[in-house]
Amino acid sequence: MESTGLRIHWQPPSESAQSEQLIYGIHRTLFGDCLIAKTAIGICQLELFDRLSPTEARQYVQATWPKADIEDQPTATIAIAQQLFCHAAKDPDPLCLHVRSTVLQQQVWQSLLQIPRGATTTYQALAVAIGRPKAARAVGNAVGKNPIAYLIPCHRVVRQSGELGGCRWGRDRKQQLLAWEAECF
DNA sequence: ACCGATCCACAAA
DNA sequence: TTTGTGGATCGGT
Repeated sequence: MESTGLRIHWQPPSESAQSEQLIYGIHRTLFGDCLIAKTAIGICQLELFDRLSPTEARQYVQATWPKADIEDQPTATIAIAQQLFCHAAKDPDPLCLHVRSTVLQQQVWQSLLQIPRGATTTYQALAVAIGRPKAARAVGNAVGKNPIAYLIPCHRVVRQSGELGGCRWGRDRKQQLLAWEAECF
C-alpha cells in the first residue's frame, strides 16, 4: 500500500558509459547504516550496512558509478531515509527510481514489486512467473543484483525448501526485514 | 569459460 | 531423519 507512488526509470546497461551528477548520504536506520544515492531522475542506489564510514561510502559509490560526478549531500537524502522504515508513514511522497538493468533483471525486479508486504515468494515461483521455469538460478542472480533495498523488496524471496536463501547485505538483515514486516501487519 | 541470493534426486550416516 | 554431493540449468561478464 505504501508503494502506490513508485515510478521507475529503466535504463539499459549499454548507456552505462555516460557520466552523471550523483548525490548521496548515509543515514542511521533500524536496519543499519543506509546509503542512499540519487541522480536528477531518481534514487539509483539504496543499500544497508552494519556500519559505513564517510570514506567507505564515498569509495563505494564511486566504485559503483565510476563515471559519475558524486557529492556527499545528506540533506538531500535524509527525507527519504526517514519516510522509509516507519510504520505510520502516511501520505508517503511518491518516489522515483533510476535503475540500470538487463532485460531479465527488469522482469525480475518488476515481479518483486508485486509481492505484498508481509508475504514471501520463492526464486522458483519468480522463474515461473516470468515464463522461464527452469531458470531459478539465473533468477537468483538477478535478484541478487537489486541495487534498491527494501523499495524493491528482494528480501521477500526465499528458497523453495523454506530456507532463507542469500542476501546481498547479509542474511541477518534479510531476516530482520522479514520479521519487521510480519510484525507490523 | 567461469561463476552464482537455485533446485532436485539420491546416497550415506 | 538429516546432511552431503553431483548434476542440470541459464543469464551475466
